[in-house]
Amino acid sequence: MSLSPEILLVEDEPAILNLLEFTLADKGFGLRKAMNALQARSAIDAKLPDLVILDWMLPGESGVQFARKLRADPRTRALPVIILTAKAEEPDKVMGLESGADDYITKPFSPRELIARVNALLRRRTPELGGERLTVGPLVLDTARHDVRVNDQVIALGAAEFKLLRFLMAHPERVFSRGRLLDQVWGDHAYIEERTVDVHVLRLRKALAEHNAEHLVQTVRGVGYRMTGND
Amino acid sequence: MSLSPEILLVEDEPAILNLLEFTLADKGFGLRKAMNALQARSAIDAKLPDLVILDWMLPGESGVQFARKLRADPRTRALPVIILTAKAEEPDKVMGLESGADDYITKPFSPRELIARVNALLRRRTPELGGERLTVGPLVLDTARHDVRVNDQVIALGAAEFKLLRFLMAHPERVFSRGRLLDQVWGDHAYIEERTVDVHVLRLRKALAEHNAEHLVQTVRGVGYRMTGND
DNA sequence: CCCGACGATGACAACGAGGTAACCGAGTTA
DNA sequence: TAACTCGGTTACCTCGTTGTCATCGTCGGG
Repeated sequence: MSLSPEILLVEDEPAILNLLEFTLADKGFGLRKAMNALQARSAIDAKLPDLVILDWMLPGESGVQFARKLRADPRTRALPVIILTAKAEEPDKVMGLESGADDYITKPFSPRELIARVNALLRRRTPELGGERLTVGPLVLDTARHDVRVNDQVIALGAAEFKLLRFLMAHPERVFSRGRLLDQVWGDHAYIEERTVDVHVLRLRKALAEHNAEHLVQTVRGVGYRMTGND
Repeated sequence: MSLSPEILLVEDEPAILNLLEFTLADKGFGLRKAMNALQARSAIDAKLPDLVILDWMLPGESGVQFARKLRADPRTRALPVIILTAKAEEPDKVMGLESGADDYITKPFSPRELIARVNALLRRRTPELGGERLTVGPLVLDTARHDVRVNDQVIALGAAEFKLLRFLMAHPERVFSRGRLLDQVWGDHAYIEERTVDVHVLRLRKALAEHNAEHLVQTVRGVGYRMTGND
């Protein structure tokens, strides 16, 4: 995938599809197309793309439903999804992680924005998927199984906590501000309060505490949070 | 964003302008205003803002034309631009292809959305916290981890002491007056007593003393303070 | 050796950052 | 449909940090 990542476009309006194609092909991405959820499904079954751009409104099964199904299937769980929403549709619903999407773009969009988000997402994913398995101190996160263990015991985590932990484990020994974490973990389109990060850190710590590993997530007052393997 | 980023608002409708102003000023942003492209141009020529919010429809030169010109000029190429559009205003394609904006907000917009997008854009622009490492004598300051060590032992410091130490370590063997330290460490708009520097030096020394490193911060009577690696 | 200026120090009150619990709304499951 | 889960928001509270001041100590020149 280092050369020409493959993107699956799921879009029923030919005009938009053309615009997407034109913009992305120009940047050297490999493209595949589907006009609805059914076609998309079989395209994915045939071969896993590196990223999916999905229209929110589709004939038949909606984009959101489809995205959720992708999240439910272990094979496609880690597949990055960008959702395309028309107008200012329902920004609230798409926001956060509820829709299962990693990012979204509102139509009308600019080519620059599209490219930027696609690249950001591919970049964001890559280092974390690197070895399929991240280890920090006693923690072992298996991206394939989508679980975290300490002493072979699985730690129960919500999706948000999991993503947060995965990001922190992918960049240990580094401080991240709440804002940076929002960008990297939630995606920079999520209108989320910075204080919400605190709450998720709290929940993450609670979960870790049950396995005496809460000290791995540290607070750096006035700056942000950090994951450490040592001290 | 430690210090009040400056935003240029380009909007001809007073009502919208007021709303923007009210919303952003409340969050502590520095604001400048322009009613049309001409005013905006001279405002930008005078001093580069950190971000521009630009109405799509403007009297005279349109927002998009203006945005394009900003992209063309090397000085303003990297300037983040958010375009304000009324909901059904324009066909997708024109918008997508012609403007070089970084983000869009459709009117009517929520204050939260506005703030979130502005913050996201400003955040994205600031570079990742560098992974540099400063060493002076036995002291090692790691900016990525955001901590200081001597013999691999972490030194507990408040945020102010940390910044002070970082500055001194970045310029070892040099004397700085209290005034200069206030400018460099606290920022030149802080209404802080010069004597306060003494107190922070004291606290810094106390923290260093626990690791027998207090001699690294020296007083130069009548002048200021200095950090040294030798002696 | 003494005095005056400058720096060190300890005390303190105000503030702000972060931890935490409770709440709400949406989605999922039984 | 009701119970439950999960994510995000909010309000409250606590504690550490911070800037200031008054006082004490000390250096250095006359």
